[in-house]
Amino acid sequence: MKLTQPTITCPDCKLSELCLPFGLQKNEVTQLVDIVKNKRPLQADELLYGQGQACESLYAIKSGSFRSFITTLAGDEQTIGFYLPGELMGLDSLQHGRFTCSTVALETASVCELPLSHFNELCSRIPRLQTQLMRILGKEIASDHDKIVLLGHRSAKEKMATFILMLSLRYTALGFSSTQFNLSMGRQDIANFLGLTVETVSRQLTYLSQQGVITVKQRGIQIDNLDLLKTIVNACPLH
Amino acid sequence: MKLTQPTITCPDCKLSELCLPFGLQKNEVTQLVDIVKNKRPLQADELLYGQGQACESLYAIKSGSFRSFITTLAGDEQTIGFYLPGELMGLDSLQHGRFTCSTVALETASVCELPLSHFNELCSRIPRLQTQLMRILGKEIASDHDKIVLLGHRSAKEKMATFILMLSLRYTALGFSSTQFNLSMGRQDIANFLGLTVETVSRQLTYLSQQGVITVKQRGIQIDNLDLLKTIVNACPLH
DNA sequence: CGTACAATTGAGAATCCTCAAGAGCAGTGG
DNA sequence: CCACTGCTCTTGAGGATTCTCAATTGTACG
Repeated sequence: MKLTQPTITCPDCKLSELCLPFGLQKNEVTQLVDIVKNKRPLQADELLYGQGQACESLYAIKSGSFRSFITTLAGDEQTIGFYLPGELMGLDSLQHGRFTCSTVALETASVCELPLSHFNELCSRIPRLQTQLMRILGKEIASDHDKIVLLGHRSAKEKMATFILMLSLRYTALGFSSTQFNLSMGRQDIANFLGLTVETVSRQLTYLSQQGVITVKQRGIQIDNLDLLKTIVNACPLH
Repeated sequence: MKLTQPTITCPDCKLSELCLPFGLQKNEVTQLVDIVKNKRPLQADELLYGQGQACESLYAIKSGSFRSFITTLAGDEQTIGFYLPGELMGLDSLQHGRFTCSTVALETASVCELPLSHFNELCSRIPRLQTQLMRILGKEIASDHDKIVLLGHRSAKEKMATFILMLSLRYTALGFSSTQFNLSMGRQDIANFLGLTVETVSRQLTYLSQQGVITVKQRGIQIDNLDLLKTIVNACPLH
């Protein structure tokens, strides 16, 4: 059953403090709202945009979550990252105007579409928006660096613990519980992202459960001993 | 012996097509030159900026090369990447105004310093400069994604081959030979970057030599069979 | 020429992967 | 209501790659 809900725009959106409108004045937000196109919601596994496509718009997440990945010449996929509400997707295309990765919805999700033609024009007219975009770009780069640290020379145990801790921190920033959340991605996606196999991910989750660090029920994760989790991570930068 | 050389500025710089001045008009380049501070050259192992420092400036490389790395809580380093002439360093600081990584010179090097206060002001006055900065930011993000692909679930052989191929492509873009170049970083730096140990890096180089793919003489690399190298890589996106 | 450091090479050990089978859960249809 | 199918996730055993430890060679620099 699907209800037709009133469309939420930036001034009413709880995510606006984490998203593009942050730091803007009221009339500036209004101008931003004017260029936002509201796409129909996406279903699980639905493609938002594909690697190689010309980029017409950037996308901000209103609800749900996404996975972005690169398909290599050999045909296999490498997951680049997961996106949560309030985050901006498509920034990798700013170089050449083409998406360098594909992005799919992990669950039912909705996004705000920002047509680049209008958005660029607006940025040049509103310095505060330009500044905020810069901050977001800097965050994207810093976050990619964290991923490089995560993937470089860490044990499966460290990777798994870091993955859970990072998600916990991101959910906390969104106002959700920091100790209990549901994974929107499957084990295979986690494994691919961390450069491991599904079996190893599963074993590490079991291991963390046995240590009393977390409780795992399918995709539900509960953190029982945050200090111990942080001790296992330890080697992570997490700015 | 050190000669005092005339300072090269953007209009005379061979790198300008790869750097910030790309796409700017003559008078705009002049304005950019006006805000560039020429730092004294750095020596090998000299720190350009440190993780956590407040970012006052961005830096473009005139000559030489750099290594940037993150120091984790546990105290160990993870190399994030290597920078070559024409590239812009410090972009990760745009989020909070603090560098999230440290950057050191790998050899004698010189940089153009761009004080952020002046640079931001100039960007808002010159739309073409703003656009070019965006392109560079997009490139940085896309390149970080390539690094994530490189580190995720690839064999030591693939990592090593990809590393050499990527460097070759970057040197080619700079106008240098694509088949013969000198590594400015040591084996330890390569190993740390690729998430391997020095021994494994050494063994993979030996292996690639035995296959007739490359010739290694200390830090000198010569590519003897580019097709075979690409076959070994294969799984790399390399946009 | 000798010292210090970087790089290579070898042997054994540990982690993670591969292959294989089984368990848990959701959806379908009789 | 329950078996049946398909999927994801878990668990086990053996094997391969990479790491660790150790020794040797090679190169740069005083």
